[in-house]
Amino acid sequence: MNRKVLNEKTIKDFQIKILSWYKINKRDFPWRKTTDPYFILVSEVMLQQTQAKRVVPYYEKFVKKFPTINDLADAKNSEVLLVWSGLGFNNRAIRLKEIAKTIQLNNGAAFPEKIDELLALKGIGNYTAAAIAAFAFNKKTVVIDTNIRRVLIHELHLSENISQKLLSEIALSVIPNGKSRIWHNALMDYGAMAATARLTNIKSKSKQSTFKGSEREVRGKILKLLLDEKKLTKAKLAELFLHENLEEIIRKMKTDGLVEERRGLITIIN
DNA sequence: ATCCGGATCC
DNA sequence: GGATCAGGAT
Repeated sequence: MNRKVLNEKTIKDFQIKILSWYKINKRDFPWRKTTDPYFILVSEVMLQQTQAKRVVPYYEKFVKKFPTINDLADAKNSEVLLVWSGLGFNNRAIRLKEIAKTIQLNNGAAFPEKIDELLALKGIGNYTAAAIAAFAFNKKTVVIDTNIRRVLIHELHLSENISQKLLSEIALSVIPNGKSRIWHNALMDYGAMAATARLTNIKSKSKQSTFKGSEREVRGKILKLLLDEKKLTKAKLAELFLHENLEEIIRKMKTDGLVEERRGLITIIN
């Protein structure tokens, strides 16, 4: 059933190439100085679709303000959004807080270790669940982000159209025993610094529509304004933003749990 | 298949 | 200016 795709020598050479490169070139990030699953969770959610370098100051502010999962669970949404402000994809912040609340409620703040339990939390998908398993618990799990996918395709000469299933089998077959944590950090650094998207010409899987002039941009501005002003009437927003779809934009922000409306007053949910 | 921020790199 | 960025939910 599972035919072996790579021979032993190919695997060994690949491991040595990546790990020796990493020894010399590795990046130093604050979330690599800990194996506490709560801190790993915070970093991984922040890192979703966001350059690692840019996450660093946000991560440090965040864990200083919310040092434990209970601190985050008990925080107000507006406090969390304020620390998050500028990082983008703001519903990640709300989801992260909800995850903290769920863990606090269900497990008495005992952090779930099984992939299935992690996947059940809204805001944690395949990548983030695997990343927590690898970086917090050093589990031999298939971790594939945009960097690792590109490195595997480039270094092992795979097709860009390779199926998720086959890529996962290959990714699993090359993890050195007992070194899941360091291995996946090494692959990511190699992808981010050596086998970059530009150099390899391998296209990214996730694409985004133009941000400038988008409704997403308006959303961001509205939220930032609310963080300053605390509350605004819908009429005032209409006056400030003059957007034909303002109603729809606000509706989505409500659906995402960012804001609520009472008697024509828009506020951040607390 | 689309939507969700905003900065950073060329 | 455009592509990319440690993705996820619907």
